[in-house]
Amino acid sequence: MAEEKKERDSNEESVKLFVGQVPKHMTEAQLLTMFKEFALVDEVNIIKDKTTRASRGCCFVICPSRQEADKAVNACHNKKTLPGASSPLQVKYADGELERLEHKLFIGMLPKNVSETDVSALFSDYGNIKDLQILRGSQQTSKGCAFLKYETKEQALAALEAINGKHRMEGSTVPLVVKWADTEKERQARRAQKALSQASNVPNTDSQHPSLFAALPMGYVPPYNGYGYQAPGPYGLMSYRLPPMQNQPGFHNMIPPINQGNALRPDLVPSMNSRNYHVPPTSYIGSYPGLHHPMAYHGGMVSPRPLSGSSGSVPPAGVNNHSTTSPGTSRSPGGQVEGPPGANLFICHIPQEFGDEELANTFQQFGRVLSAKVFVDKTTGVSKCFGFVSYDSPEAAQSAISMMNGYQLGGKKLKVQLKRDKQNNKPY
DNA sequence: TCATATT
Repeated sequence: MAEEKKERDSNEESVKLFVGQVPKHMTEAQLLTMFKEFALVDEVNIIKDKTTRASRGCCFVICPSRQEADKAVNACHNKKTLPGASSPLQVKYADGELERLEHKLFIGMLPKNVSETDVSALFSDYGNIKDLQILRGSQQTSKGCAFLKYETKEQALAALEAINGKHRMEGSTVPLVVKWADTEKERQARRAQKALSQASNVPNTDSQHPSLFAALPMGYVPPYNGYGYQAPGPYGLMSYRLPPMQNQPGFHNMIPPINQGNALRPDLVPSMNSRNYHVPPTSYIGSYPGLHHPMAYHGGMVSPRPLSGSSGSVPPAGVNNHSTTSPGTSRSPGGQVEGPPGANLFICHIPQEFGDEELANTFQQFGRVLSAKVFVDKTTGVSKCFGFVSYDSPEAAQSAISMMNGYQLGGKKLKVQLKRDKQNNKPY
């Protein structure tokens, strides 16, 4: 740990890049060699699955300076496709990296009538101010806080240490608060926390005025650790103390159920106050002991013609059952498991409220589901209404296509087809 | 409407 700190301190200039679309079979040495053609690179770290240690198809690249990092980005981002990848390399500053390089400070407890000039006068003692912004409301009224950037981290640190909690501005009864501005991640965490506490009607301090909030009793801020992640500080405890349910898979499905009078049963959508959420998982194997050929289900379990005429409203068995995907028999914990050729399905027009679990439940009746993934918007968490289901056999996939393609689920008809092959393999 | 992933 002391070593980690030493390394970080001596490498303040270095910049970490995140690289996506890295073929899983490539080694760190190979990647290092490749990136060195374009920029100075100190290190490549492949990002691996925590449990399987397999590459997750992306890596970090450490460059000695911002200049070198930019060279790598400009030469590679969207510019080259590695053999085996389906789309070009994605090369960007890693999360928090830009913010780390900005040395941005938050200043709280400013008097309401303070001007930019007043703030500059005080803070310019510690370095050149590159950017200063006093937060104002609709009528130009100050919100009592500001953001400020210096040219170097040392200047920012000097100002922070000299002023935070120690300097009282004219017209104010309390000292200024100076801390490192929240990173994007911290803001996200706080937004999420706010949404959650509002949903459960618990009053929370987040709704208070920003400057009051920052100035709450335990105003001390731990030294910046150089990585953009702060140890749980003043509001850290609150941010991470989520009700247990919200840490469970299916959390992202806690969008308010939209009732559109469709065929979906509300109890298929996990919800915090639904007892049905706790129904014990029924595993595929447990339900059908001894049956290993997916086709075997067709006779007994599934109506042969789900799409025909008026009887089309009766869903195939399993769509409405409560079983959830059993941990023992289903997707591996981390990512997408790809089945053998011909066993992977692409599905679109999935009902908005379906998550991975509902998708798996709907398709598990045709065979062993290795993975089921509904794609969601990265930032809003809203379903994009398409996804993938992988089986362990092409036969299962075929039977799912014949039974489910065109099947009316919610407002639209499902489209179920074999997943496209990845074919575009260009050398670099 | 075809696996976007942050040790």
